[in-house]
Amino acid sequence: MNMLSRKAEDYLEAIYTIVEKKGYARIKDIATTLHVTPPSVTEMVQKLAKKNLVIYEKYSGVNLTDKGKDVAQSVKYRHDTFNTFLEIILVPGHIAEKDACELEHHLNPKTIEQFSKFVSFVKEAPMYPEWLQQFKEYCKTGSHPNQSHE
Amino acid sequence: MNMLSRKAEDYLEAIYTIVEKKGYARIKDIATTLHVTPPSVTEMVQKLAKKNLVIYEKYSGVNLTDKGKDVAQSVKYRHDTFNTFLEIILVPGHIAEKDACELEHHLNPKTIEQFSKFVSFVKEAPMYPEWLQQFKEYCKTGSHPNQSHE
DNA sequence: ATTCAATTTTAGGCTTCCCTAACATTGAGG
DNA sequence: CCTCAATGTTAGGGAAGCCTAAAATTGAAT
Repeated sequence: MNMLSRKAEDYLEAIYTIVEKKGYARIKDIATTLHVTPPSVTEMVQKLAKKNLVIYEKYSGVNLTDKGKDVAQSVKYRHDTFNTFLEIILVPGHIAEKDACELEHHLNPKTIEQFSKFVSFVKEAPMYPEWLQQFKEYCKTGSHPNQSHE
Repeated sequence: MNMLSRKAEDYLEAIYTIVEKKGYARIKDIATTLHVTPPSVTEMVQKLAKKNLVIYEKYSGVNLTDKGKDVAQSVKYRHDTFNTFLEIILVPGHIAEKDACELEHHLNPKTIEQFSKFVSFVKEAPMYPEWLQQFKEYCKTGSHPNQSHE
């Protein structure tokens, strides 16, 4: 019932990603992914298990419940949205990846929706948007290129 | 020398804003602004004083040092950038204001720079960008308007 | 000058998340 | 089957940031 903490979401997302990739998640995998020590993972996983977000048995792997998977997927969706968005505004890939993690927490759903719409707007555009090309120019030169706009 | 925590930045920004408005900041003002209790403020202010970010004397007001003001201004700059940005992508004002607070922490300087450039790109455009009008349409209708783009 | 209400500080405690050190379990190779 | 290295867990503790309750200070009104 309680609001999930930002960190709890991070753990769920990490577990989801790891399970997708190799079929199961070990404590060590999670620790490596999140750059924390194994005891920290054990502790959080036990908390998540109490909330029915993961299935956990001592000394064996960790898996998401359906409920946990739902949360993880929605976190991941936000993450991907922000990652794509940051690349659209020309943030270098390795920075975008890290900062998407920062962006994916605690924003109002309406805000996330608008980011998401913006991303779709750009990606679904019938052709590569001219204004985006102009933005690139603007980033380089610091001023608007010749607006042969009409 | 240490990295300032996100919360420390919030306090500095709040103090800055309050001092701008009424010339001095009382513990109670800060508490009200940040929705915490006075003891929490006292505690943080004492920490900030140790780091030479604020000038603090018991039972009297709080003020920023030059160093503290520098930090506060840069936090505020980021805040304003994000606030404007969110309004550009059509997040309602009251939500934008809150979420700008979320966005202003721990993003890579390069990311912030790109947000900032994007905001400038839009605001300095010689006329109201057509694509932005199209984005509005897209938000309403869910599909790209007639691309009479040429 | 005194009192009293508002403000501030101190004391003590809680939660979250992290750590290290020590102990327990597992499972693969011999 | 046994051993030992890898992995996982428990125990104990720490930093940050918040809280409530109680004590201290301030200053305005009498």
